[in-house]
Amino acid sequence: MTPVSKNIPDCTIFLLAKAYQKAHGRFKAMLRPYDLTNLQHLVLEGLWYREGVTAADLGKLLILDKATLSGILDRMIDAGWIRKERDPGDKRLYHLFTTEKANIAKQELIDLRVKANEKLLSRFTEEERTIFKRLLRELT
Amino acid sequence: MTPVSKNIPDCTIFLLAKAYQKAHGRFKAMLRPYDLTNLQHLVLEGLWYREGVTAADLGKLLILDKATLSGILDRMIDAGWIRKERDPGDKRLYHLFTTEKANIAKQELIDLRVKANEKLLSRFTEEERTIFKRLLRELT
DNA sequence: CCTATATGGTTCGTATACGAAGGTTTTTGT
DNA sequence: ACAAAAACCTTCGTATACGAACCATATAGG
Repeated sequence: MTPVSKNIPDCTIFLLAKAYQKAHGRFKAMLRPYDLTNLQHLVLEGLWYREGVTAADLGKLLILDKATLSGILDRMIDAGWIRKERDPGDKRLYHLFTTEKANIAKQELIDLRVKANEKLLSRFTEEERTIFKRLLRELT
Repeated sequence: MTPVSKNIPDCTIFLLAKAYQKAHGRFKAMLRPYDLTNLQHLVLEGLWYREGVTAADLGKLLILDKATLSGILDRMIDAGWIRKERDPGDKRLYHLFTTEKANIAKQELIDLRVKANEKLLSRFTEEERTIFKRLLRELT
């Protein structure tokens, strides 16, 4: 990948965008064999962490716009990764669950994410990793 | 904005995505009065830095897919921010230039980017800023 | 010269993003 | 109890992203 030019004015937003772009692209390539997009993978991890969560709560957990999430969930239902269940008490909301198809691939998909993170940080020292993650957290 | 949950597995890719999402969203809001998107602003800065660059070279400079850039340039031409000129020698390529409309707002738009960066890093110490930018550069 | 290949750019298809508007259902304030 | 407000979700419109296919033009190798 083209390195960020040193001639470009010192713009952290740009660096952040490009670092994200690269990390995203790499993980995307790793996910291709599974027919999952990055966001779809994230949704699965969210559901494994909180099975039965509502769409609104999942959006809060993953910091995703509800409009964005709506389309992602539709495609994941079509592809057989997840299913929706209407709440018996409050008819406004849906609960989300992973399917058997997703659960079979669970450990593999989690390992893949771990591996992608390791590769991303592979050139950092242990101390740099800690600092980097702390600073990223402070930005959110 | 919702803070990144501490309960989510330690995923740097996710943190990076959310930090980017937040920085992007904030700058987007700052640009709204100018009817410019983040990418359109970036293209203007690229052209001020390299007036007359070709679309392909601009894509390399800004690390943007040519397919993505194509649509952005079209919309910017329609909005009167930039113009295209066919290369007299090589008829495959176009050279890009900013318009008077863009140049009038130039200093204001650059200041806006500087301000957005300052705000983004406002909670970091000088040392943290340096480290953060260095680490981001190493990822690209 | 002339064809195989490479390069520049557009178009298409699919998937984010997200503001805004709309429909349904629930909660709130009086 | 009831109108107003809030919460949940979908839909729409616009703007990225980017792989892939495509067209036009250039360049290279024989």
